[in-house]
Amino acid sequence: MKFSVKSEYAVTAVLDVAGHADKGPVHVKSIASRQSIPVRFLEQVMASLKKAGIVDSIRGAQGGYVLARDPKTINIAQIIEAIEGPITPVDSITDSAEFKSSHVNGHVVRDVWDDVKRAISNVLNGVTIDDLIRKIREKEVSVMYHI
Amino acid sequence: MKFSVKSEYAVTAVLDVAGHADKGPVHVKSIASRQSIPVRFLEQVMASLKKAGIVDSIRGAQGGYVLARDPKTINIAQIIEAIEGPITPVDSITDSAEFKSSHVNGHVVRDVWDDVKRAISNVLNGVTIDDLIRKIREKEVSVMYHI
DNA sequence: ATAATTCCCATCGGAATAGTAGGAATTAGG
DNA sequence: CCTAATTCCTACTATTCCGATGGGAATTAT
Repeated sequence: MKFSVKSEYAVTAVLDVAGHADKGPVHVKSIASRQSIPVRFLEQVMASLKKAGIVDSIRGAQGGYVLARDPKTINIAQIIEAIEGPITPVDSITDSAEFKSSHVNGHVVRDVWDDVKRAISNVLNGVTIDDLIRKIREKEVSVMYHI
Repeated sequence: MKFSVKSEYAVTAVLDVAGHADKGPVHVKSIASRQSIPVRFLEQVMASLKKAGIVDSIRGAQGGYVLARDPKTINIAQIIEAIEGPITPVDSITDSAEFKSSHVNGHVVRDVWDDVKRAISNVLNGVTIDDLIRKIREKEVSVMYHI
């Protein structure tokens, strides 16, 4: 029951891009070094994010990545689904046709998975990139005062 | 983001054992055939369930498995954790010590995973084997009327 | 003794994960 | 127009996990 690290990289990367939006397109290399992610691997992550319409790319020298949309409209569920595909708690054996029709208890089990799925989706859909950026800024400020 | 089918087998098996509690110990073979689970594979599942104290085994001829506790005290979270270990949405890179201390945004990301974990746990802890058995009985009755 | 069962350990093929690699395409800046 | 910086595309690889199978030992009712 895990998301892959790719998902974590993806969220982190989007956050990084969002956090540096002012200074023009952000290149993979700088994201990678700031967030300690293997460059070539991050490239692939960014490609997925682009395909999903979460970031836009600018090619060539001085190119890089930019958020494709308002951070308020990008939530974590979208990012994770861009990387891992649809969120389904199990590849249920109970999805097979015969099974569905016959086994009563297969059905109640699947209902549980559905509840889990809904719970996860609720959390992930409820958190936007904008939310996280704000939280980060708050923390940064409190760290500054701390120093 | 998936539970393994092993988890599904496990829940189904426990349900099966619970549903046949009256007729003495239930053997793996009969669970397997009723629920269409590979016998040898189910053996392993049952072993994990036993180790977790969810079922008890009776060895030898006419042996089999029995619930170790009241179905009201067995919830789905326990079963899944018996099979997959603790529920953690990601093996977070942000768990490494240096990362924790430095990266502010690693922290907010981990907070999201924590929320997800809590949401999943809430659902899974809230459903007992007894709950599911009742639901199954209800459905069976309504099916009977239907015929 | 025998047959039925759980138990233990090893193995296996295939898929997914995490990452590496090479080089083509694009573009800003000189 | 050349060059350096960048994304893009495609393939490869090593390791781990998943679902499953197999052999045979230990236990026990009959």
